[in-house]
Amino acid sequence: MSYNFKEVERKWQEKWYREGTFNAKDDYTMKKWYGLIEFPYPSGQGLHVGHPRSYTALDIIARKKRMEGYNVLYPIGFDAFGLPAENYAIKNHVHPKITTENNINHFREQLKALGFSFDWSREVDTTDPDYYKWTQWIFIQLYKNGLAYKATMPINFCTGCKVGLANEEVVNGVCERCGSPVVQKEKSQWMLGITKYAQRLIDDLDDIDFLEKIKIQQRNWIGRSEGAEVNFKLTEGDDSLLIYTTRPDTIFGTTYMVVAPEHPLIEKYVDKITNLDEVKAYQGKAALKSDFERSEMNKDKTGVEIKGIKAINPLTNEEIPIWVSDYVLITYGTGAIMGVPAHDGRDFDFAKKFNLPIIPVIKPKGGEEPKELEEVLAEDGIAINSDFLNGLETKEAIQKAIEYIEENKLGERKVNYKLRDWVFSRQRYWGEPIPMVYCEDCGWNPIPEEELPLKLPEIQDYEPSENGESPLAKQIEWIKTKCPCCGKDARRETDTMPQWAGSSWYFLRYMDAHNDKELASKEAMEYWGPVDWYNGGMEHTTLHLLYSRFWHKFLYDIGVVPTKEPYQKRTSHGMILGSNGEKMSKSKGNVVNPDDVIKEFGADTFRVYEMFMGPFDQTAPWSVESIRGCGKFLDRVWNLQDILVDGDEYCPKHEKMMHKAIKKVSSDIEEMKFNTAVATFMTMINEFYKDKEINKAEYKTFLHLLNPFAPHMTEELYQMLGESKTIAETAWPKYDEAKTIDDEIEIPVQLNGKVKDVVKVAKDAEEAVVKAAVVASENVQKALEGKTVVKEIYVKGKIYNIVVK
RNA sequence: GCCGAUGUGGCGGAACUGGCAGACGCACACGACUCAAAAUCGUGCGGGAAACCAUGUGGGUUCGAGUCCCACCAUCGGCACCA
Repeated sequence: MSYNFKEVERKWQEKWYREGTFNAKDDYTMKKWYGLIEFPYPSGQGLHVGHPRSYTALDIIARKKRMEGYNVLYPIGFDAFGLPAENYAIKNHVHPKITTENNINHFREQLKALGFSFDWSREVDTTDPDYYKWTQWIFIQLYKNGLAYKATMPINFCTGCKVGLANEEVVNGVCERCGSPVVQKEKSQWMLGITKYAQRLIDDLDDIDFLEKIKIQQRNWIGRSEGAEVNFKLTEGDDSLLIYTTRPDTIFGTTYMVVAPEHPLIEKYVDKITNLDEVKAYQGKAALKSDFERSEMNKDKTGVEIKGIKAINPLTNEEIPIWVSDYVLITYGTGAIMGVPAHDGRDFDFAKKFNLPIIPVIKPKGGEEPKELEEVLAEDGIAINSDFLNGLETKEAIQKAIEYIEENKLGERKVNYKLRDWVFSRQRYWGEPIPMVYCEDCGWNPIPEEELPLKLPEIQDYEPSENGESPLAKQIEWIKTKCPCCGKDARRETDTMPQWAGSSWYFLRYMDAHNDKELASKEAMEYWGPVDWYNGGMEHTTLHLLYSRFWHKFLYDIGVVPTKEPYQKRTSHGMILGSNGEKMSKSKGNVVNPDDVIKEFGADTFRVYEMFMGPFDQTAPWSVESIRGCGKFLDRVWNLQDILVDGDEYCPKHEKMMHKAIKKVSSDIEEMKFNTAVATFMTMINEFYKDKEINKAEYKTFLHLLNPFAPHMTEELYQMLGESKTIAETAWPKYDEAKTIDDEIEIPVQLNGKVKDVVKVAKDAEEAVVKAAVVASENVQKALEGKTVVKEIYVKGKIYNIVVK
């Protein structure tokens, strides 16, 4: 009998979908497990082979948890607002709603064809008004609590298309579509005050089980630093220049100041600046660059001295020049710094380039005061050339400097975060309308909550407006409304939300997906929350993952959700690359279509291959040959029927292997070491074929263990054994620890760390017994000839090492 | 540049807490079956005649290092409007 995967897979998929086999139960007395994968953006290209890697992994865990008696929620949905659908609409004049619907239908079929145990009854779609009603509701709560505000922020503006562009659409400073230069244009935008949560977003990481590298990356992104804000008086006017520094101990080494090109100082002192043309020209050039380009170091430092005005070092009272340079970012600290070239790499490069003085104010511990500085001294040491700080170690010097600054009212202690507030406005059509109204008299106000959802109007023209406004700005009728406060004529906000909005709370909706009174009921959130295990890509660590933690904390503060954190555990998968080791892309021609793989090899083979291809958390290149190998493995599983014999218990020669395998596969799944779990299956069937025998008890256990990986074939085989229940309805196999331990162990015998022989001893043999075996070894004796034994080391059960001369 | 990872046979990779480097699979070679091929099954498979040499490079710690420490090189992910 041969294995017809097409028929078998369709049969089980239809049964699962029809019967809702894997739907979560509403029985809130059961122990629960909530597994979450990042819901896909339904792109026109269809599913990527990368999606099933994450989905299969959590599917395996979800299936195992169900067999262990958990009420499992493993939901799916679509993050369907976004730029590509809109750009496609502009190009092809098809409404994004239509393409989105088509794409979702395609995705749904592809996901079903892979046999994931999703609860399809809870599917969500972020573009559905019944869904985004609550996204808008959350925004209004943010606004009411002072966390949404308007601010003027720069956007990328294409001088050719006259539209705002996403960073991704800007390539080397020009528009991706028309090639015209892109400039930074000031625009009034909605902002969300995530920085108010910076400290809590750091602190609460201690209570959750995220991979350490994820925690580190989030902490670094939030970028807490302790230092001081210090005022430097100016030679003109009464103003002073406020800078932020983490190293107030180095103020004596300040030889110049730098302000960011956007710093208000320049505008304020236009009259005093003697080289204004030069400064303005520099500002213009800087406006063309993104922050990223500016901080790229392979480019030379650039800058212009602002002439006609100087700063005064508050500790030395010396006058020092003020420069403008784009290596200082307006978005961090105060947008101005003190230049200490001796002890900061960037300042050092800048000073070298423009021949500014370099004064060392720290010497290495136990070292000499450096004469001519050829390189930056960034390490801590002992303060020198610093008056009252001299002789202090860096740590103490920082504290003393801050104390001095505060006592003399020169500035104050300050904690800073690199994290910036979240720019929440997009000048785009295909997003959630921001439910705000502007009235001449009352200013901005949210629309009444009873009016939610504020539906996105159906339009024909998705082209952005000439002035960079959203396409909605052209919908005169839609914009016109009444002020929710005074009832006078008012206008709607025309910007929409970023795609991050819908994905910041979707896991809550799954808990109670059809609730039309609340985003989810209290009971549902208390039972299901927090998500027990969330897997996704490392690329989402600092944006989506942080944004959704922020929203959740806010919802916790206003009493909507019962937990401080949305996700108890977070892991991540590696990317799948093309067979040439490069990222899959149309232009490189190395894209693999999942449909083709399923057609040729079947879903089970696809799933097993993606789990076997390499360590789950690391990138792995695609290989057609290796898939074939996994197909061969499943054929061999199918053909085990040929050597099947009766037996209600494991036969003695396989007993140890069975218990070890249950233990190994169970722990490998929990640790996401799927590749070694599959290797265990392969080793097992090699053993069965070598013995030309597998009994029924062994086969049943084997099918159970393999079921989460290859659910269709294993269910079919289980049914063919005459079982009345399915594997999904029966319990995960158990093992006996005592039966996983070998009676006899092998001890390698080394000479100076090099293995010379291996001796076999009983599992708890005393050292004397092992030594006797070592002495009896011919290989060891031969190697010992003419050498003197210095020492013998025996590590119980591990190794026997003889040190010789 | 900054932050985070990764580097082991021809290839993907395995190796618990510092204890036999190369499990498992692919590719390849040979053999069986076949008129033949495919499929399948079996055997071999880091280099070297051997002593030994081998886990990106150079140092170090240790009885013993792929694993720990220091310095370096290369590759990948993110850098806030792609998601």
